Amino acid sequence: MLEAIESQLKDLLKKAGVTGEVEFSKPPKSDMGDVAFVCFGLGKNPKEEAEKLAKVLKIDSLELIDEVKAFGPYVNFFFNAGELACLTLEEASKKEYGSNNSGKDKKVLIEYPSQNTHKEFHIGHFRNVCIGNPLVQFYRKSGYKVIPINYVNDFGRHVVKALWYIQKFDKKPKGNKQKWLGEIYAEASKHIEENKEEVTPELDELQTKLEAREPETMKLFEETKSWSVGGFKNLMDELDVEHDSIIYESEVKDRGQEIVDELLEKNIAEVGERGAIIIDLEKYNLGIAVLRKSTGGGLYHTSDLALAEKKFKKYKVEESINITGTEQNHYFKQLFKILELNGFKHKMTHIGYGLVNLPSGKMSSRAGNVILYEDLRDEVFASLKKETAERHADWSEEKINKTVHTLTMAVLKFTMQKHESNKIITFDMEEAMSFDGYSAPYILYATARINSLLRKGGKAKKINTALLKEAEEKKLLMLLGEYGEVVEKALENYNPSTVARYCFELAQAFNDFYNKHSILNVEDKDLVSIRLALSGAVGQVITDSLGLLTIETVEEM
RNA sequence: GGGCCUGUAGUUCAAUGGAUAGAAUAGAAGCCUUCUAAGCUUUAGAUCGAGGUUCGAUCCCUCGCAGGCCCA
Repeated sequence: MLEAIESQLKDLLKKAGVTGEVEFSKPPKSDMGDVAFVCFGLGKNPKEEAEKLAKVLKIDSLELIDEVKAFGPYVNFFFNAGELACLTLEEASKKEYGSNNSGKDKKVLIEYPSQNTHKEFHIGHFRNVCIGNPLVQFYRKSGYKVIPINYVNDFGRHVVKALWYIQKFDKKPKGNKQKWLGEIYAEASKHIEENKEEVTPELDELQTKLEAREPETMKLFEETKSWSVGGFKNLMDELDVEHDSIIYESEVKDRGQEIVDELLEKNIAEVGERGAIIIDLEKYNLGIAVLRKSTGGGLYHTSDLALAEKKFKKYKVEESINITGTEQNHYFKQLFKILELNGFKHKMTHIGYGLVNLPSGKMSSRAGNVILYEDLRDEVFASLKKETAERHADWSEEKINKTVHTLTMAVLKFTMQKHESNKIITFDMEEAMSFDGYSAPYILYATARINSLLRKGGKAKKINTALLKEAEEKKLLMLLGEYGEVVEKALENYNPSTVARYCFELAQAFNDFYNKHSILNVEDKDLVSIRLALSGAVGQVITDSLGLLTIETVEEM
């Protein structure tokens, strides 16, 4: 609800003697009113209180409220559509509509998707980006300065596996080298898993060479790493991720080892049974964290300790957020506890999102059923292109490709964003390819219709909001008024699906309006104007909210 | 064994203690000489189980059951 409206209602209630916290809700059906005041806090019998209150409220002086009615323990307000439009439309047409200032002068860092070099970029990584992108936008919309960074692990066992396999079987890259390398990694994993005993010594040997920075190994390492890095750069551009910088694991590893030494000196860490450096976190119900292998080698924690330090030193942010799969929830609880024990005072937040499973089960390189982002993209593109070409025989190849590209990105992102982020999703190719219902094309179709109307109807001239009277128009106005709260809620819960749902609801309400009432073909030209203005505002808010999901709209489809 | 997450129409998901539990999809029946039918209307269909707290529980607590993830 818009602030201007809320303050009017609060004022009204205050004059009627309602004190304390005021709670509003949305009536279940629009014929029951537009906003409900909840009377449970008022007295012993909320039903009676509601009836009493409904009689006492002085609405005559208020343009906004046509009627007040008690429904059980609620007092419901019926708004005047014209006045509602007057308050809403101008506001909603502003560019900064929906934004707030809660993050003024604050700076946060968001780390995602933090993939590994030498590995594939599959639809799980893609989900990470689809959650990280909106988060960056939510913070910005709330006035924060945001620094997106990427932390890339370029120096672990996974690298050894890929390099060993390339050397052993003399593999040569073809096509997209980043993608090829990922596929090679998957093959290598599978092969190594199946021949574990024979190949482990060879892998260990190569790891030693790599860690000792033996020239020939380093040459292959650098070359292959550059393929990943280059490919990832292109992917991040394609997905609208604007990393301020990339930190590589190899850059922070040594400092991590120093921190482990400090922890030992301070007696926070100890030497475990088999010579590894550990921290016993049983007291905090977090088990035991291993900071260094008995061989002296580092582990994830080793580097992450240094990464945390670097983030705050280098970027001077108030909070650091990182996004990974929920399977790492425990790991990050441990990490944050260790940092706390070491006197680290900065705010760290970990956001876990659920796995992307397939109808056949978990994705696994070993089982060879991983869906790569690029493959999915190409498949969706082809399917949408066929559909679009059939609908628009008169379009040029260029126009088709441009439109289909936007549609493809919208479909892919929305598929990942429509569900709550901490839930495991089952990715169903058929469902992703069906462009009906709760999907990006549904929403983009509504905006394409609006664009078409605006093209034909031209700019609205005379605005007479009093002409808006229909229930469908009111519904749209009410929804437009919710945008700011939707943005706040989405940020509060780190949940892009809140915004995704809102876009859909708005599109749904517009389609309903569009089907029941004519916008351009009515006698009264002033009514045409005001309906165009309403449509324009809806289009603008849908476009802006989709923008938060880094989804673009199309002019026509 | 311990910790965390999840359980809602046939299916995929909403609903942060409040009204008659909402959508989408699949099913059934309709709507294009009218602003884009990737659309709209109608219809049928659900809270894992047992207790507890509360005026009121899908939501909070306890104990089960089922699935997932993580840690020894």
